[in-house]
Amino acid sequence: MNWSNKSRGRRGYHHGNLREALVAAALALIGEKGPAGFTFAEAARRAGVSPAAPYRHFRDRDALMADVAQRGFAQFADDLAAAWNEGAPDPVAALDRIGRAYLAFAGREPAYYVAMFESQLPPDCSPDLTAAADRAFGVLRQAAEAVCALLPKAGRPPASMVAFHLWSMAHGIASLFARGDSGRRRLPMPPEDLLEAQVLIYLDGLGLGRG
Amino acid sequence: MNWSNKSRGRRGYHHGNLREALVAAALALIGEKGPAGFTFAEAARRAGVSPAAPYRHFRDRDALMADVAQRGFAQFADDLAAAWNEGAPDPVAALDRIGRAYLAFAGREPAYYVAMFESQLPPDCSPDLTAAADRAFGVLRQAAEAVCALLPKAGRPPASMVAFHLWSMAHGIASLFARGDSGRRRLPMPPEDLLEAQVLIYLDGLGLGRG
DNA sequence: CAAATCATGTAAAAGCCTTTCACATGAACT
DNA sequence: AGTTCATGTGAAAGGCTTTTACATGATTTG
Repeated sequence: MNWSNKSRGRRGYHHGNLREALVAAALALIGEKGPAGFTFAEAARRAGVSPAAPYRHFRDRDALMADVAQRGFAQFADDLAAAWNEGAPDPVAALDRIGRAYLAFAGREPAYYVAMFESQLPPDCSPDLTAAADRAFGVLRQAAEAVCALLPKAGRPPASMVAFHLWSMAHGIASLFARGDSGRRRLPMPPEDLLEAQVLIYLDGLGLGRG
Repeated sequence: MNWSNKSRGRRGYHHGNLREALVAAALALIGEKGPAGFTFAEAARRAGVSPAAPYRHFRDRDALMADVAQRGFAQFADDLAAAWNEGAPDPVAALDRIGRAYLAFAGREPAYYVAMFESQLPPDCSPDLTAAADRAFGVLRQAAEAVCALLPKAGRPPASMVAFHLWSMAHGIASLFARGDSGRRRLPMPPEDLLEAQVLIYLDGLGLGRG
């Protein structure tokens, strides 16, 4: 194939890369005006095509939103996996990095975060979306397992439960306080510190003494 | 004043109670189709008035949404305060009730919950909304203070931080797992149990032995 | 290379939503 | 009874979504 026309933007009747351009426009619009402020028509306008063109690439507006959410989860999973870094040098330190990466993502990519968690898409919207979300959660689950493995086998809590706890703590803080857009509510401390303290207290409660 | 015409519904040209009818319709629509599925026009239709009528009671669609959110926070605050019940018989038991009340509200009133936390309204949208939200948070803060008071004064964590932690745990689970509408993601246990376990571990970490 | 085919974009149109404006209707007050 | 004010109506402008028939160009094929 000859991609020369695709790499240099529009060359004539055909856009050349409309799908990507629409995703980028959607992301920008969601970031600027929230998920409700994103419209198919304006994404098309920004890409320089007619309002009907997007329908060649996405079934409808929600399908584009789902695609954005899926890409968000994919990048999110990458970020979390990089932060985890195989749990080195130790699971607790790596978990702390995951928490920071979680909030950093929500702060840096509010558009993705909103599309992923607050766009009111049906949870089983597309298999790809589900897979991407599962991969992201898988990192938390992995971290939970490593942390649980530090505990004495007797009375060790189920790793899946710990994973859900970690997820809800991070998501709770991200959703309430750390969304980059407007930041929901004011906090007397950085959200990263709030989450770190919370996780440390929680780990203490699990039986992992501090340090 | 004579309210006979207001108590018995529409009597002619004037609706008699349009404001309340619009709020009720908005709540029903949000519950049925999510916050994006609610339209001013359909709320008017359900109330039996023209599409322009709502503008006599709300500046625009967002103003109605904010009103719904405010009522939601008011009822939410009442629920939480009732669950707290002055911290009787002891703060930990009362805190557990708050957690259940929190999730019960999110499950029972997904429309309110979504309007309150996911409708993308500017946080300082209206002073009444802010006041209602502050009152709800106040209950958590009160509970956090009572719990902290059980700890030895040395090394006692700031009650405000504990309050934020409690809020983020409850909101995280409610947002991810306990929203009545579609329930976001599946969970291998009831969200109430997940939250209770999380809070108990956290309190343990604070230094409050179980029981 | 020329013709057929396929993917991708356009124009136009129907239908719905939001919001505004001038006007109608009734209720409350004087 | 007459005025005034709050509340609802109808119509209209403008935007978004989605569909349909048609246009254009790239790709494939003989």
